[in-house]
Amino acid sequence: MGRQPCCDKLGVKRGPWTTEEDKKLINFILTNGHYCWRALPNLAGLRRCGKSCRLRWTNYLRPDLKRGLLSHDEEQLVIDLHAHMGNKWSKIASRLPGRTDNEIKNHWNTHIKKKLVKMGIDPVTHQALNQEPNNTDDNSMEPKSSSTKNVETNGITKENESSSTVTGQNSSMDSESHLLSNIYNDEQLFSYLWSDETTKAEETAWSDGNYDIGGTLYPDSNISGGGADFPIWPPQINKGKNWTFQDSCQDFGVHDFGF
DNA sequence: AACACTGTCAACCGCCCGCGC
DNA sequence: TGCGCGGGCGGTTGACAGTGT
Repeated sequence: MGRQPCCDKLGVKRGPWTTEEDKKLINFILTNGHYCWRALPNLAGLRRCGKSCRLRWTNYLRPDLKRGLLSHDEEQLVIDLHAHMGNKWSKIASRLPGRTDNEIKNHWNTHIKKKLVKMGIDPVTHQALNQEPNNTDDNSMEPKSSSTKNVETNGITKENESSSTVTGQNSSMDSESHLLSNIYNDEQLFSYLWSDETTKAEETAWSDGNYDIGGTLYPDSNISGGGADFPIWPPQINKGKNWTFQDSCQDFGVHDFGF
């Protein structure tokens, strides 16, 4: 009963990827793209299942990935989006260029969820928890009105410069208050997010057929956010573009693999 | 120094969905 | 229209790192 496994598990390697395997995968996709994940492992000489290859690529090897923790703004955006979408991680990820659904999901479960609970917010419903605030040290975390000063840029609520020096995993009350205030004041944000029209920011980013992520230009073909099908098929599509796989690799360390 | 506990995140699993036949 | 296949998604697991005792 049940569905057939996605691949013959016999002889299929599992567990952490080695540098050698990463090399092979990158090399293959660089040369051929990934028109068929199922066939890719054999063609690339990998003893992995296609799913595993896809996951490895989308969640770790893709050149357009941002590395490191989510920024403050990204975190806010995730919270806002989650309030409206629920656990639609891929959709949420599609709104955060360079972030994967897996990454966001992990961050939600390990950081944001706890933060919201601590603030007295149900991470599922995004409503204030019914229970009495049992924390005596931060009972100031009740949802504030829109007193928090936010600056909206391109429809996305951003914090004022005063907090721009926040570093690392901000556990400060200011940060949490800020998050909270944004949850309750995100109408403008969502008019932007749900707009079917291309925003000016996007227009700019996608102009000239390239997609600008962190100052790096990527071709617009097949980029679709978090679950982006980044590699190009056929590879020649890159002709004439000022982007190369190797260029992008340099931004996130794939050169470690020898590219 | 050694052990226990906790946190993080890469990777896997199984179901769902869309597409082609 | 129904079926099978492949890709995608969300939930979960487990290994490892970090921290506390």
